[in-house]
Amino acid sequence: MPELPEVETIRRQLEKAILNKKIVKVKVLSQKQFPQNPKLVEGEKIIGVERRAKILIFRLEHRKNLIAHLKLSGQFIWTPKAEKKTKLKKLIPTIGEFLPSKSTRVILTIGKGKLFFNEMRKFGWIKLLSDEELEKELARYGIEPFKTDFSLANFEKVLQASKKAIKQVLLDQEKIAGIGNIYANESLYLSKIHPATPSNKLNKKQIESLKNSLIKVLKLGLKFGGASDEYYLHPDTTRGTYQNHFLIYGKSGEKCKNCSAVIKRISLGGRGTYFCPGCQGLANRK
DNA sequence: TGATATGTTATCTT
DNA sequence: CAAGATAACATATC
Repeated sequence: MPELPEVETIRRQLEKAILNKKIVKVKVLSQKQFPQNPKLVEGEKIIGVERRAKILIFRLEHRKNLIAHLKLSGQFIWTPKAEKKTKLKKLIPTIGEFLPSKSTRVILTIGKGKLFFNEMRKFGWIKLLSDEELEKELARYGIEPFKTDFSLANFEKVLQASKKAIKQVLLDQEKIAGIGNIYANESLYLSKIHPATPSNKLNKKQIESLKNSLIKVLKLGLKFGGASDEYYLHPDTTRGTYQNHFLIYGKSGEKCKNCSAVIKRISLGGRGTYFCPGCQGLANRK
């Protein structure tokens, strides 16, 4: 699932590909994924490629912005040439051999190339917002992990304000932005905190440790170009490799590398949650 | 085939 | 009322 490191990896690659180029044409194949009139962005130059939380922001001229959420299975694939039907160099799992594929929802012709927005499950979207609307939209999101507002004091304040399970708080985008299931599970494991621990019951030491673990796993995710566990791909169709370095996510039934206990899977807030009963056991709950 | 998984949001419940 | 719990969304996989 595209979380902060995955979206940031896409952002970095797309910036190289499309910055300062003009959107020539927009073809909408599924209106749910692009509800507005595509003509409104044709002819606009892309003057910035940014990210906030798990959202990609394409800044356009004339105070307009395209923003995109990849949700569960979104992909942005860039092909430098704008052909009617692009044959890929090799068969790519989740796409096939050609673009557009059956999950392509929007095609943006940008400069001489094409940007394909694929989203198998049709949850993701691209929408056009004015600068004012964008500002309002982004204000809903919580602390950005790599920005200065992710201080120990701010993090502590957020965690102490909720009785919910710490893992659910980490996933709450209005509290902390960009954390998804993978990075929530991995960071709690590193800090030896049980995912069901009430957020406001964490002590100062645990909060500090969790903050450091979050930064650590997000950086690790970035280093490996994100986790291509399922649908996530880079714009050039290569895969991220962070999934090969998971310590806890998806490892139920396997032995913990630290204490050899068997890793368990539970459901928290309807989300798959993995933890080590040894390292993150109830004995560690304060 | 029907249960399950997934991130977010809308809606229901306490 | 607000916080928390749950259903809904679309689709593929098992």
